[in-house]
Amino acid sequence: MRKQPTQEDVARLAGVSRATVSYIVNGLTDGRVAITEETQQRVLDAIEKLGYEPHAMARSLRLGTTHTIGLLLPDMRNPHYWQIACGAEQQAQDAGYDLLLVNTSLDPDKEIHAVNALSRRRIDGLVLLLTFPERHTQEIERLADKRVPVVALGGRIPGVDCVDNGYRDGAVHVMEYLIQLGHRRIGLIHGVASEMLGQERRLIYRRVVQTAGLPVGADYIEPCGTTPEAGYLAAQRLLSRSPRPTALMVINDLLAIAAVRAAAEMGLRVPEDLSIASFDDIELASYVTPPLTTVRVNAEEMGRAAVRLVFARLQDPALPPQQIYIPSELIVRASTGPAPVQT
Amino acid sequence: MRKQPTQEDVARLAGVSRATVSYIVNGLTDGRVAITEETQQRVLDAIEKLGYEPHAMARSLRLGTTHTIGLLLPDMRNPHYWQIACGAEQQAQDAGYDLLLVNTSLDPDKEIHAVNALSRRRIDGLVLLLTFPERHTQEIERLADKRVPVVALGGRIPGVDCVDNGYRDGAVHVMEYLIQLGHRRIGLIHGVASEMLGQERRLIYRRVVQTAGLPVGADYIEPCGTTPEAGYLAAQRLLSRSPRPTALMVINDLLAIAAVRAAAEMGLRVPEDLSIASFDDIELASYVTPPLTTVRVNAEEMGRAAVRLVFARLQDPALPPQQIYIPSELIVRASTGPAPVQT
DNA sequence: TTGAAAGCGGTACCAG
DNA sequence: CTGGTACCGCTTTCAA
Repeated sequence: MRKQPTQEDVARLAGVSRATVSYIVNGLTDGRVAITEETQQRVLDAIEKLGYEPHAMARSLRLGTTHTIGLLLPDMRNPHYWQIACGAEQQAQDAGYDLLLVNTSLDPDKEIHAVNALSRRRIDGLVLLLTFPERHTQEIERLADKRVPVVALGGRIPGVDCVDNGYRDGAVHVMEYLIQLGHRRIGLIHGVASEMLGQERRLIYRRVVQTAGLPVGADYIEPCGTTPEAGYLAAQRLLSRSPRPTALMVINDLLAIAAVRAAAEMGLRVPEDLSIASFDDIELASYVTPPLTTVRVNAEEMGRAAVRLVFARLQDPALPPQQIYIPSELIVRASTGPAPVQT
Repeated sequence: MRKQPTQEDVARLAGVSRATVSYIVNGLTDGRVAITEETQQRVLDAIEKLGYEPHAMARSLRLGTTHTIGLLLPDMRNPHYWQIACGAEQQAQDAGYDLLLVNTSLDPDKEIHAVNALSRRRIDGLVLLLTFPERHTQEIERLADKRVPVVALGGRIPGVDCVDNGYRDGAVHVMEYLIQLGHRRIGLIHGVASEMLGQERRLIYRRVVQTAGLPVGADYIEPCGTTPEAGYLAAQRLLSRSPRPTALMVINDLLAIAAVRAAAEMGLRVPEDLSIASFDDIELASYVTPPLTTVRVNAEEMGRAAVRLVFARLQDPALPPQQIYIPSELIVRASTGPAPVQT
């Protein structure tokens, strides 16, 4: 890579000092420093001619700020996370910040590696959607100790700024809705990378099942991985139970789509024979067949809110721990219906 | 943000010089420089105690290399691009490089902004999946001029390293396959951000239609945006034509899923009344109802190949322009079938 | 109105 | 074996 032109080169070509170039590049010509119109033009020409571009790292080193915030996502294969990323990026861009996106692929080692890499880069703030929060309290404390604003997404870590969502309420609504439709045997497909993630939905599932006096037992809970493939297999297992569940609550739309397929291949019609409800309301949820009943949360807003929290803390590090709540909403579509008449 | 500990702090605490700390941190203790086991331990302890982390930017500034390569993606809402990103990230990680992901949201201004931002960061290499190549020859030339390895994904820019895919062949296969099934009126849903993108598929569509003597006319070509919503509406328009097409080639799976929905809502069964074939083979393609007939290309491999090209050029800038071809494969599933008997 | 110079945090050469 | 020190490119006082 050929050496890029530096401020020095520009200064020499324009016949001025480096300081002058810096002033002009940073637009200080109006405010503090006054520079001849003519000098300014000469410098601008030189910049143009050389194709000079300021060296962001050198600048950061001097200024002590990178204008970058990091976003740690657990799984790029789930559209739900992209929506979060989109929102975060948008909010960051609006403030002139860059977003450094890191995908940890649900791998705890990569997660640690990523947090360290980001820390070494001295990013100005960090938004975390951790897969294995329990393994990372150390990291987080170290970051917090360095006064790097950290925001946790979709989870609650004590003493840390959080963006929480209404999936707990959503789970309650789903369950109540299914019960109201007459379903008694409701299964849960719990496809997550770590027991912690999405556990609130499992807990609520359990509680509602007990409260309503439905058939209990881990029998109707099917843990699995995070891919459609895993969801497909889990649905197969769950639907082979006897008596078979008449409704399924699935941890997210991605797996729900796979569950629909599993049902179809077993000769079950959705929603006539089997109701399926899930979470996220990804863009495709309303376009697949049948359109999914799902719990929507404004994922982009989650991303935006997280970044806003980072900025807020950047501005006032002494702020008490903030908490933003993004409510959820049950969207009823065609994948759910009345429980089939008992055979 | 409290000042982080520096090399200097470590050196002071360990009672050694900064140079020594640097040696140890960089693991030069075995090779060039020799350092007492004891000194080493003292320094390591100091590092631990202070929570010292090397300042990546300062390091980059000195070394002139960032160990980062940039990846410019046009649209994070299309799973296809995520697969590419996953592959690229994996390959980069394996080589100890970080991937700086930038999403341009199909917006040409953002694209320019992003290329500049990356350039200012002095990233070591760049993988571009440009939406508006025609508007960026300048940028690319500027980058190339700076000897920053640039790899173009899914397009051919003369004199630049490229990773091309088999979507041209794939389009031919799709068309031949549909014709062989007896389809004569084949529509095209061409949902792209720029006329340039995916144009190879449109051209081939035209050519095959003419060669086979099928009903011609732009009537069966429906350009639209990149969202499922846009694909849905385009399908509605296309299926309202009279005579109605009996088969649809859709630019990607995301829109194909929406097209299936549009058909369903018009009372058309897929594949009995309407065949639909598309491109990408995203993960969900085999799980939606009906499973999609689609042209698969190994997207992760595209990402990996692109990053490999960057490394190759980093190693030998004088290399002649490289070209990697990722072949495609027609995956026949249930969304296509024999043409319906004419009414 | 412009320029000289002191760092920001590391690295690596050269001397001891 | 270890330390002193000259940069990397840029910002920003302070003087001229």
